[in-house]
Amino acid sequence: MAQARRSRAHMIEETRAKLITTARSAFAEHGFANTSMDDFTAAVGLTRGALHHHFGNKEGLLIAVIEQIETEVNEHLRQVSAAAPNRWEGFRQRCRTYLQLALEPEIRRIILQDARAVFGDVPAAAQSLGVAELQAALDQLLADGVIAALPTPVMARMIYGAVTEASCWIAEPDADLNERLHQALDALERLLDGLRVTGEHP
Amino acid sequence: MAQARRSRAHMIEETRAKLITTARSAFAEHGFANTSMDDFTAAVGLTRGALHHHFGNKEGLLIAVIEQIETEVNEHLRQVSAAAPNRWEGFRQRCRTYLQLALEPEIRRIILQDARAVFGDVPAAAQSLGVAELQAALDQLLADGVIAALPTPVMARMIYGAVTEASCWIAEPDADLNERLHQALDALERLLDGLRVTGEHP
DNA sequence: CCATTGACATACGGCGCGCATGCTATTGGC
DNA sequence: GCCAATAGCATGCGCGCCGTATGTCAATGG
Repeated sequence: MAQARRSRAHMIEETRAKLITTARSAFAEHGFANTSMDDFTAAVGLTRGALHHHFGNKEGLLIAVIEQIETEVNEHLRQVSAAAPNRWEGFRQRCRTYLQLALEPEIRRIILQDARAVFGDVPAAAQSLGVAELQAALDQLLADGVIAALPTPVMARMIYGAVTEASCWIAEPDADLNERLHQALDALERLLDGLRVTGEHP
Repeated sequence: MAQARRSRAHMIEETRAKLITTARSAFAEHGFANTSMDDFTAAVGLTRGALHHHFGNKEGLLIAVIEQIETEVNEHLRQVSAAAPNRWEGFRQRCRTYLQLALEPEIRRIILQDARAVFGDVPAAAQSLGVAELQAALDQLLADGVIAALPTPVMARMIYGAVTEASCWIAEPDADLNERLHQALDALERLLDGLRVTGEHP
């Protein structure tokens, strides 16, 4: 039958991708714990057997979903950072973009809520890449003399915490999103600006 | 039989308290999801019937546990804050103490991990009290002219996020806790100090 | 002293997951 | 071009866990 479409490997990749993207929206909508693997796999036209084969178990699927999201987020952040005119602006825009990306329900629910629940420490399990790049940016700024001395590993984590928490605050039900977004960006500005060497506020 | 001990109401309070404290350690040790209510209630010498009667369901028990922890934490923070010589020091010590309290496995696991998983937004559901007091402290500092203008609601949440995230970082496995604690407190110092009005660093 | 309330146990039902097993089709060596 | 081998996926079993309806017994108060 002319191999259906392509080689077998392609079909498999398609299946995996379909499973991941479907899981991604299912997790985002109902949450990880409230998503039945029976129902979910049925929605893709498969059964739990396929799930078990490709990802081992439910957690394995979650990991795959997280990795996909992480990859996209980091790619986006890298672009934003690279497009900035200087390192400070790159760092600043990275933080601001992070905050806005975390407004996506998908990211808040899967990364900030469910992943944390299952693996305890999100940054250690998944978000490590984002935090690591944040730290790298801080290291650069430190070397450039833009910011005063500080332990960059913690500071990266603290900024990550501040930004994600702010996103959760913005997205609270019955809130004026735009108004809150502006306030959050303002507050972020104040936090980051406090890190720069004193007397240099161009 | 002289009414066993005291009035019936007392016995009931004892039962409730026993359930809560036992659940507290069980959740802290195995996590909320991994704690079987059959096993747990049996450990107290009861059955799930009692659990249902007093707390409705598993989530109700978690809420009770959270409330107890929150109360203790806030009381502790209030004392620390009140003991400080001035408002800035009170605020500063509150943040520092928060960071150290979050090192307690019980708090990290139940408040920062499980509660978030079940209720989504922790601060909105439980930690609101702590964040609210943080915001109140910021409002005071703002009125006193100690810190420059900023939207205190978000800033309180961001500080909360930074502090809790730092605690998770400190408590990562195979880490030098003391070393990391010092670095975290250093970074926190830098973050908070950046909020003060420029030029006033006594 | 009795009716009522409330604290708790018991029991039933359902769901959701892990895992072992079985089927089928594709693949690669000869 | 055929045949074992492998891999993708389905099916079925068993268990644990939770919600809830119902039952029981003791305490309370009028």
